[in-house]
Amino acid sequence: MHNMSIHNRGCQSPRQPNVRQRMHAYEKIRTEMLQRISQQVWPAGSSLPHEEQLAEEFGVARGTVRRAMEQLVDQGLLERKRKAGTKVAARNAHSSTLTIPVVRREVTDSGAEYGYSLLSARKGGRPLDRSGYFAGAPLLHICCLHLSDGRPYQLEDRLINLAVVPEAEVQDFSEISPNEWLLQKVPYSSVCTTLKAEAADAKQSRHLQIAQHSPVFVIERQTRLDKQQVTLVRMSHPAAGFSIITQTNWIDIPDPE
Amino acid sequence: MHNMSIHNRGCQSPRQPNVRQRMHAYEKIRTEMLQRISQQVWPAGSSLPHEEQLAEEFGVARGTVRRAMEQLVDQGLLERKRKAGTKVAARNAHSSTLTIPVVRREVTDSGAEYGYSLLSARKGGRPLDRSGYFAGAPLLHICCLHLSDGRPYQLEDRLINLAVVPEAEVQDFSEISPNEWLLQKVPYSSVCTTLKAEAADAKQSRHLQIAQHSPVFVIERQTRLDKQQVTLVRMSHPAAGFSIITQTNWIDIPDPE
DNA sequence: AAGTGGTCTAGACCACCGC
DNA sequence: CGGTGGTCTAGACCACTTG
Repeated sequence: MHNMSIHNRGCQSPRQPNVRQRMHAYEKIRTEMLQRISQQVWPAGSSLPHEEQLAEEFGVARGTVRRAMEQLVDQGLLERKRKAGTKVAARNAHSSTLTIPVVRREVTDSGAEYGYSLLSARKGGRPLDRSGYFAGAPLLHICCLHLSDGRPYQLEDRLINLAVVPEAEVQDFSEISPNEWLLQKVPYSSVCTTLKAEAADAKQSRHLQIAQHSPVFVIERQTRLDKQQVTLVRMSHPAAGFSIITQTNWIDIPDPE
Repeated sequence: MHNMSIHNRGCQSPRQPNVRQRMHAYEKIRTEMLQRISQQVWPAGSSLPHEEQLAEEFGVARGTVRRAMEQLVDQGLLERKRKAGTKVAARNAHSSTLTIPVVRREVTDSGAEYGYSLLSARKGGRPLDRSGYFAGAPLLHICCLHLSDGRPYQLEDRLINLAVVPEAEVQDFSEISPNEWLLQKVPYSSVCTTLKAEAADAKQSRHLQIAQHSPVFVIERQTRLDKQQVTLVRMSHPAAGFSIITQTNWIDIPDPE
């Protein structure tokens, strides 16, 4: 019922066919409210009854109707203010949850065979194309390639802050990718992700085996712990055959009886 | 390169500088637990104390500690099972919330002046490059261009199902874009968004004023209401100067005193 | 079977903010 | 000021699932 990426991250309601799952009160209420919004019984901008009124209507405690409403607020469908009450929000954006899994999983989940190859690892790299990020910290610069069924899938170009992650210096990245190693080993408190399209430069075209200037899909990610940069990575995919898909279902699909 | 959509998650409290905001019990507890996870007091894979134990430790009711934990579960940092207890999740993905606002807002929020121009609107278009979607429903096919400070910003290529949205047939789209009109007028129950990079075709290069085959960032979106397709849209941006940014802050930044 | 998380209640009190 | 949503409690009962 929540937003999910297609790749993994199972929706928490795995439905058994022919099994009517018990629906909790707050789920029933949330679904009912969702329907009233969709069918414009409560049109955009209109006010809803108070919590107490709804609690009485649905025959539950106030806390239960609150729980249903909270989720709708999180989805951006309702707006609440203390004295003003609850209104149906005017939509001015599409929101969904983006999930970018470990590359290996991404590949294997698609049914392909995963391959990995370390291209280079050396100390003392400079921040890729920006400056000031790592404030003179000792850096490890790693380049590696992820393969799907033997074909280049993703080029990973990464800087690791050895002041924060000293273990990285002695870690052997010829078998495990820094992508996977870091995600599991190193904690972080803040992540900034950038998605963009670019024309392939020489390095990208060579390793991804595509024509120069052909489009690549780039995911850049900065990871911080407290106020220190942990790592900065650029992941480039050949545009052909790569996309990110997110799906959002506001309303649960009822089982065909 | 100013265009972007930003969204953060996990730190929904806008802080006033120099104003120590009252922190609720569940916020304090959530922050404390976040710190223990970040600092590996509770390392990945380890088990946490039971709810009752934590409630006692923090001096609150069980429901309050539950509320804090629920948010951490939503963020994918904790995993809970009934008899097994609560464990720190092994991270195998980066999640964040992606927000794609109405184009006009996206442009004006970046400080630029918004412009709009309708290119074509005609009945009876066919599904863009796929088939079977609209099942023979009457369609309206609209092309339009969004401008930022007079420069082409986004090409919008859209099909609208007139069986679901009959008002669209008589709506004048020369002043308001279908993007904006639909989002505010028409309810939907399910959205599927695809992000990808492509090489510009003739139409894209002409309207976006970029060289053919140069990279474009494409956002495709299918919107359904119940089981009917409402609209299918392809939004193409010149890759240079367009990106999508998401930021996730697990831990609130404490105010400098 | 027992222990854990999950739901729900009934009520108290608080804090914000529109009237 | 008063009404609304927001927080918190203490406790009951349920349902899952693992040891």
